[in-house]
Amino acid sequence: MGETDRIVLGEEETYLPELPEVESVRRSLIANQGAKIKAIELNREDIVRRHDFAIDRLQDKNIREFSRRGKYLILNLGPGYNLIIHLGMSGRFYQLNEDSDITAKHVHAVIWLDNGKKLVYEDPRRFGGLYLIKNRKQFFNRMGVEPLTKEFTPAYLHKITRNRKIAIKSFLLSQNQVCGIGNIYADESLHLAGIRPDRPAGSLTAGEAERLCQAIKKVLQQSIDSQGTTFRDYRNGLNQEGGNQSNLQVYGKDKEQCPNCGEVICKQTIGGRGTHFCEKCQK
DNA sequence: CTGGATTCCTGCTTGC
DNA sequence: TGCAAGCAGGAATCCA
Repeated sequence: MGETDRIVLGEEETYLPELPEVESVRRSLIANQGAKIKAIELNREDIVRRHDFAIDRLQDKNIREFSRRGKYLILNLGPGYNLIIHLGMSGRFYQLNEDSDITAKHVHAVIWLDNGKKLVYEDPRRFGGLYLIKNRKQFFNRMGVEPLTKEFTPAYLHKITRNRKIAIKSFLLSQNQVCGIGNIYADESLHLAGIRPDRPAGSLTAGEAERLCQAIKKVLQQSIDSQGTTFRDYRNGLNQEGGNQSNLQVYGKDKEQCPNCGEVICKQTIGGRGTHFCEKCQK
């Protein structure tokens, strides 16, 4: 990436893999379905956050399917064997030709396949990790509804927010009600819906819940269609940048004008997270 | 159960 | 110029 790429991207350049980014990684690696794991190189034992079985058991397993739940990427390796990957703040998961040199500094694991590729996991900040999971359903049993499914409806969102005092933004980030939304798409969804991020979740009317539900779906789908948001570091599994940064309305745009009304976008800390919104068109 | 605070970690930014 | 300090941020964990 050249310097010109950096200049247009703004000051707050961070890689925040959320649902659209993980989905884009998943889609970009689909061609590796059916490949067999020849070997696994683990450079840090503690990057495996949970062992339901020894990592050696993955050898000779076929990757039956790449799937996703929330922000987690799932490699289904047959009954009782799942390699689940979370990218945390700064994680990347991508394929290389098996003979390509790896120059990255924080490569914690490499999965060698029998199709001439290897899958590389790196994560400088190590907020992410690998999970060796026997029972997928159990692993995800506390995770909220997938926002892009028909289960996530305006009525459902309205129902689960009743009597909740937590800020609606924090509610969206919590993962156990609705999953896959992180800081970027929480801010973008609330802006599109015209709702202040610090409103108590329980204060949303049925109409506001409907707007928010539809905004979440639109913002996430739009990003998937653009292959995710690349501020600086994000790449999909084929080392390609996403294009959704050009669709952002408020995230990372404090002190700039709201594209909707021209008011200056403000930034406040809500629930311990940097939050961008427009005080004029979000009520 | 709920909501708030704390913790983990590195790299970038800021300030002197 | 150089170095120390500050800070961001997902989610598990702890506490009241």
